[in-house]
Amino acid sequence: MNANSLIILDFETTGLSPDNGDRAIEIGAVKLVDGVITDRFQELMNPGCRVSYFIEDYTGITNSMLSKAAPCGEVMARFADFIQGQNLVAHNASFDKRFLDSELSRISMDYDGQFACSLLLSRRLYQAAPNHKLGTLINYKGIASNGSFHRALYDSEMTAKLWLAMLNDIVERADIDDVPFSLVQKLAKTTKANIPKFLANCA
DNA sequence: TGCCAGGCCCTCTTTAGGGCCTT
Repeated sequence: MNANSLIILDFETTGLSPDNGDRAIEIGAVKLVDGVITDRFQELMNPGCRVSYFIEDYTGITNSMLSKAAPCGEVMARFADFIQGQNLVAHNASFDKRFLDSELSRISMDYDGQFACSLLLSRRLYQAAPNHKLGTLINYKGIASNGSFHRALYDSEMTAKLWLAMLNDIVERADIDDVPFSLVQKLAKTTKANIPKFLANCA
């Protein structure tokens, strides 16, 4: 596993639950190496069924666009290669992990990285934020945005910028030089009340 | 036809319920 790099990913899907038959329709991801975006991945994928008007409206991804896209299996096979050997980050990672697991299991492929969740981390670091939606947190941290949320690559890029802002805040609050992935995972499991103590003991 | 998620987290909790997040 590469300790200096990770992948921030985001799925657009036909709905909320692969267990209910929902499928991925777009995957977007960026690769962060030492805090810099060095690579990107973005592809629409054809789920083999029509998406609802709600999803067309929510994402801007239309049935017409998906009819010209490669099948999910082809795209996900390329994406599996892209994330090989990398740890993974997503905003509300439990959601994206379910779709990643579901789509890769359909093509008998797997991945070897571990997930961290920017939502869980932000709930601990930014307890004064109005809420912890991705768009709100981007505004809260003063990160530049053109508001094009709900597309996979854009959301993954915004999540990457939020992630870097959070790592920077951890560095400052804990008075440490860098933030190992394992430390982020521990922080996300620490109760909110114990965060100050946890950060004070990092140095 | 009618139904439709899951994990985290808080609290008026733990023999439970409901809001927050993701599409």
